[in-house]
Amino acid sequence: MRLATWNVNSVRARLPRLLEWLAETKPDIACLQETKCPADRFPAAEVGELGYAVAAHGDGRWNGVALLSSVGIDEVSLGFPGEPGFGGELGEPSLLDELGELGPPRPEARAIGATCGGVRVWSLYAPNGRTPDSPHYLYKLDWFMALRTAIGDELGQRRPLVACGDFNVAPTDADVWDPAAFVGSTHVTPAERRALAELRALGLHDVVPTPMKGPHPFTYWDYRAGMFHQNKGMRIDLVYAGAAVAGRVRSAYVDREARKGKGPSDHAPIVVDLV
DNA sequence: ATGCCTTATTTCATAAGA
Repeated sequence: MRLATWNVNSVRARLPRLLEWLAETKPDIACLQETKCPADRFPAAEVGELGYAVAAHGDGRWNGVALLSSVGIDEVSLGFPGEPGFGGELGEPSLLDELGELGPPRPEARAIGATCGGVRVWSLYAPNGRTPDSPHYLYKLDWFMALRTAIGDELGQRRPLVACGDFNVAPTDADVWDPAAFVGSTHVTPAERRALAELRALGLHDVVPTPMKGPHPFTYWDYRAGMFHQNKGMRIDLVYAGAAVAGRVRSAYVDREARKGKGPSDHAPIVVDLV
């Protein structure tokens, strides 16, 4: 079984590239992030022609996650139990607060789970955090804490599970092109790395993909200043597999070919082959 | 070579990304 994860940076803008890539790579399950469209605008018919069932979760202009599967897609969860939203007591007043309709902030579309081919699969898009002194950073850490609880509950049910996506954290200094360039930035702080470590402590294994070029399995390169062409990237897209799935991993690679050419996403897909 | 930012939207400007 072939599993993939890809931050597509708008599924509608990326549709030609996505369809081409699906037809060529033929993953059985694909986790997509940053679809940037509501579920009812997801190009389900186009993807469906390639044999995929779709589960999509979107909330408009930003965020958005989806799962494509040719091996079944059941028990779909839009978000996870206890998932926080941005706003309220953690940060700036939410829009609803400004309207005088106080209440807990609504979660953003950052997580979708489903059972596909006997595996509980999550497509995740962690909050960016912006800067370490931003309320968005506290929200990011809070989101990871809630994710740990939700994933822990599912692992406790002894389900084969894999959590894939854009975690917006580089696990180690080797996972950024120049650690000195990230001093004072999000994505590399001890607290963010601790959040990943706490996920791994649940029994999740970091399935590190093979880079197709160079020593680092980067998955993201900024669009600006020729960063991709200088291989100045980051490894922030991750595949965290429970023991049952990790034991089935035959190989994994970063498909940097998908980052080339006309109209690419700024992220490359990770492709994992399971026995 | 792979090529110097891109996306959606309240669009001729802005916010966000990381």
